[in-house]
Amino acid sequence: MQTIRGFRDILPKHIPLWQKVEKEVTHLFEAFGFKEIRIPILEKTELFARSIGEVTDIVEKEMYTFEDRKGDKLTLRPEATASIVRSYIQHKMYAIDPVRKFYMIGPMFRRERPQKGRYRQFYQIDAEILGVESAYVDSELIFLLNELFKRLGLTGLSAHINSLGCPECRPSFQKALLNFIESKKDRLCENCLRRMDKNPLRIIDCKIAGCRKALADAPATLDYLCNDCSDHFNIVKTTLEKQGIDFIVDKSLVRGLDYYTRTAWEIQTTYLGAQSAVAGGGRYDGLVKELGGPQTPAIGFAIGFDRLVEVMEQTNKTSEALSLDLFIISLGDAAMEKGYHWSCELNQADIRTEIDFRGKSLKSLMKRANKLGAQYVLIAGENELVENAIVLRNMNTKEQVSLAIETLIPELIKIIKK
RNA sequence: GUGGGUGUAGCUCAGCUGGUAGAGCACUAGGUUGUGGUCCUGGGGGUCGCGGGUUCAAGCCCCGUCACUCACCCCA
Repeated sequence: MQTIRGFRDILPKHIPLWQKVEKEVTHLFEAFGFKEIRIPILEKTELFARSIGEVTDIVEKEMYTFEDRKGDKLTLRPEATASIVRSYIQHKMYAIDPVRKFYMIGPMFRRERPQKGRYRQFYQIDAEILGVESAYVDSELIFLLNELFKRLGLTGLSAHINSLGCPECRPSFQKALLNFIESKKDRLCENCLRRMDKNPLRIIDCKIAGCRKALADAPATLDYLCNDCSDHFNIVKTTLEKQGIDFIVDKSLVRGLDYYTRTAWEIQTTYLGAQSAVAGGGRYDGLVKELGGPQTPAIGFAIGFDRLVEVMEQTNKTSEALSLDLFIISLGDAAMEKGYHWSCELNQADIRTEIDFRGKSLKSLMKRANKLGAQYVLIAGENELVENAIVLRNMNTKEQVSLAIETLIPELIKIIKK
């Protein structure tokens, strides 16, 4: 038996980094005014089809979709935004407070071919701001990402930003793009030709050398922005500049989900080969209305948790040294029973204590204490019990002292907590 | 979904032109009767991913399959 393809166990030795990230995220995001929201893993297929877009790769070929016993079409969530927006509308949150900031951490599912930094069950850290149209929240989110990565000690990251325009300016852009592509038709790959009527925006994101060359001076969304979009983008840029955040304006950055408008960005790393995006986000001013809510501007991003951890594992090599406050060695049945109670009491007092019940020799238990990184070792054998003098050994200094049973626990607490 | 690479002990790998498996690390037990991290000695562990085929004989050859991996693709 083994895990299914693209799914994996995250073993205890990797957990410290995951927890470190989770801690930093909750701390920082709360400071920025975000509230945690928890949403279902399963939703109606329709939700994702309508929000992400019928003709996107995610919806067309990557979702885990099935019918339940009653024949309802359900899908394992491939991303979080759609569900958060659904929740926002369902609970009429806009009526309570027009501005809402949410974050969540959890697994997403996409049936793609597994690769480094790409799993079929992967985790995302997601943040959304609903109800604010101002460009300041665009830069605020990028600033937030930058701050988080800084705190986590990440280096070698670059922020790529672009503006995708809005329903006002997109038609003229699409027209110009199609005209241009038409003229280069003979130099494009089959994929791009297929994209022409499905999702022409994606063509400028093609990685094939021939296409890139042919499209080197293709029209960019940036050149066709309406005044509002242009102003919006300028504020984002100048704000980031004033904050000293480096970014690259990337005209070819296109998001794979149809709901995006205006600002879009990606944080890329060089550590993960082809899976270079550790975080991505963008504005989606039309989605809330599209899903049945009132017209509500919104913006959000998602961080690839798995990728983030992988980059951290390569970047900061600091391995968390495992440690234990006290290891109890009990020799003989009587001592074992005593040791059991001591161990529980010390654990209650928040002292990391372990005891070995396997009845091993003193030598092998000393080895184990050493392996577990024990600061102190308590040695209790027949002699110690009879003489009422339990031995406490400091593993670093090798000093040993004797302690009386009656005052053992408070004494230990005093010594260890020092 | 497409293409390339890999799959031998828990881990990293070796195994020559086919003759039924090895190292280091890890684990474990000892090194005189109850004291660790170094050192020495011994020990346990492998249906050689799985299933077929060729052969007197396959870890080594062939086919299939599964998994991992890299790239395409896509995205976080």
